Amino acid sequence: MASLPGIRAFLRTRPSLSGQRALGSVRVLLTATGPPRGFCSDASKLPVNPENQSLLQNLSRMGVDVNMARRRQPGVLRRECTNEKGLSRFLQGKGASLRVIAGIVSRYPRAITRSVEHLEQRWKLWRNVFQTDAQIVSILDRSPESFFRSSDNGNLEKNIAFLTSLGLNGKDLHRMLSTAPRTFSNSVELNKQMVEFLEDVCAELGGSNPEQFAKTVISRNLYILIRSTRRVRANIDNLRASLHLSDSELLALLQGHGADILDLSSEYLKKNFRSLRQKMTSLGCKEEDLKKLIISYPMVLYIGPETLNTKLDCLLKGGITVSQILKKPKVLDYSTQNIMERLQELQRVGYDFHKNGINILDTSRKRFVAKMEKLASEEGTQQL
DNA sequence: CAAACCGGGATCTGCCATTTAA
DNA sequence: TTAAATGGCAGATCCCGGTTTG
Repeated sequence: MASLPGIRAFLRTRPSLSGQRALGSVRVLLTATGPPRGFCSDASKLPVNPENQSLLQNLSRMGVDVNMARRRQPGVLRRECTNEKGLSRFLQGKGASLRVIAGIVSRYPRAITRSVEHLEQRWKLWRNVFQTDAQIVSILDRSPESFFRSSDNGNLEKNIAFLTSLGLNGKDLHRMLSTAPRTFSNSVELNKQMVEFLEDVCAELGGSNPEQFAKTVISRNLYILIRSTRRVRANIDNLRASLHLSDSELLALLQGHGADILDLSSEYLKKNFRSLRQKMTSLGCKEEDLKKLIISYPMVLYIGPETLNTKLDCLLKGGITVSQILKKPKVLDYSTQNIMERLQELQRVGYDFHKNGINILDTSRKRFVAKMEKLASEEGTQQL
């Protein structure tokens, strides 16, 4: 889950020192580490195919960042036969702008090796999940690799069938393909592995319906299928070990909000756990409190150490107690900024957390504002 | 009626390493 | 051997409002 708005695409351009020797780029004789034998015969074979000059020109005319393309998939630029024009026409036909197309090819050059028939077929498959071409275009713009990395349409078809067979509905599929499009270019075997892994976990924990379990976990966390089983397993094992969970506790956790944190990098999860434990201990919490906290609000482990500590300190400084936080950990959902603003406003009107609890911090802005207005007017009438 | 509970929605690529195919 | 295909990884929350409860 979650990541920041991805505007890091077109950055990062490094010179790449291949500026001028485009033509007949012979990169023989690089190694000082003397090749043992076959020096001559190897050297004679080394002149690799040069880059295809007319292709380069086409790409430039399309507005493609050739340097970027070269850096990413150099081999594509050496191909004799490519389909950049067909691709461009095809995507234009789907409503993609020239700018978008250029971006796509710059970031995933191999796109130009797909035939129009192939593209049409693949598009049709994607349209099984999306209602409009525009939606697909926006995803290609975001993540060209997801669409183009695999050339295996049969596999894509099988994936859709497989995911549907899990009981995921159209809405799930739609959300999955738009938020984690890579899932669909995974090999079905890989996806199956993950599903089987989840089923096994369920069975091991004494669950009675492994299929249902896998489906629940996946639809709760659509990123699961683009993670490795190794990572998910590590997270599950860690959770169990560090919280001393029984089988049934763990099973319940995973089927509930625990699923949300399964896709985290396992080192990160561990780090966050350590930091959280340290912080809570320093605040006088017992292991039992920690366990309850995580079980009732697993997303607490999603928050990085710094953010979390700042947030906690902020709440404590605002006159809220640890036990109140433990009872209502959802207040940690909100940004530190937001929490600070609210605490200030509440302080101004002399809001009593001991008397009223801290639920007021866990509401939408709209409701919070309404509440504040009401408090203000009540105060006014009382003073009259 | 307000307060509390609870679930859902946005969002997630771009790179590198390894294996497989030609 | 190169290029294609595929797997894996790091990165690191916040907010809203419908429904139930008291």
